[in-house]
Amino acid sequence: MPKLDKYASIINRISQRYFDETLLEYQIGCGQQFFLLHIYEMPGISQYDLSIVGHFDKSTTARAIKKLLELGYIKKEINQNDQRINHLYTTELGNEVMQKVYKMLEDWHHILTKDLKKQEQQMAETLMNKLSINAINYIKRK
Amino acid sequence: MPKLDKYASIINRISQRYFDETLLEYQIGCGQQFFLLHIYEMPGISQYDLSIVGHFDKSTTARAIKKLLELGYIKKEINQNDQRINHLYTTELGNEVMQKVYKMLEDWHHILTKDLKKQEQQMAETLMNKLSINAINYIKRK
DNA sequence: AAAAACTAGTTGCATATGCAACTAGTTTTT
DNA sequence: AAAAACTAGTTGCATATGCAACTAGTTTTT
Repeated sequence: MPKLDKYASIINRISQRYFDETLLEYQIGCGQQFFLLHIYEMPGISQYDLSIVGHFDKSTTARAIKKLLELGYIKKEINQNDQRINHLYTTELGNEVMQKVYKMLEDWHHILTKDLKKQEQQMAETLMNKLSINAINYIKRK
Repeated sequence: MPKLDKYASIINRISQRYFDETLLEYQIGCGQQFFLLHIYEMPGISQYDLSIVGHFDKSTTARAIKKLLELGYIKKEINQNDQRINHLYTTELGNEVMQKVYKMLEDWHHILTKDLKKQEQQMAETLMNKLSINAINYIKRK
């Protein structure tokens, strides 16, 4: 019996634990990591677009952003032409934390792909991307 | 940049939503599905062993079992030689629900692997299994 | 045999997450 | 221009999950 979803569950849950543990000293949890990273890489992105990019509910995004703001890792600027939109940017402090986040993601990738050949890693990446897209398309179509 | 954990997160979250939606009429959520399945396939299994098999914290298992008991889908028998252990079994009602669970898992697998060749599905299965094992070994080693 | 160590399960607490309903802007219809 | 529709973000509520501390049995040490 296929167990793709089961594996996704295990990989996801254990990844979250690793992230939580590693980020503990910065007071952020696994839930904020994705958002900080994307704000860093796409300065000025809105909460709405973050939700789209990460396939998160906008309430999930809202709460992660709130926490990152409180910790002073990001700042927001309200769009002057459309006051509904927040543009988000990392602060200096946030940029520093991001370096640790990059290292964490790299380390975790090594742990996860231990004993896999380069080509297998690439294949895992490609296949899991396809599975994600299928899942996303299914949900969207509803 | 590799995104294996990101894909696992997406696949997992969307799978959960699919399971929640499909199982709504049986009043169980995505969190109980795994446990009902394994009790069905391994009659008499204990909560502790379920936790091990699924890599869940035993408190997570405890809560899922509690709900399945309340719904009358499983029953428990205390081990006569060791009163700490619950042996779990599905009820008739639980067996009926399991047929729906099997169908759901099959349907979801088809959705997830849409447009993938048999061989690619097999490869995804193998690679994700390896990633899971690496994650599990890492956590264990601590 | 009593004490110490261990084991299966429970409970309190915290975080991550999604859905539904809502608010305050903005854009499109009429 | 007013009403209707839409959009970005917020909030209340619910579930899934893990950790730490605990309880009640069981096994191992001394």
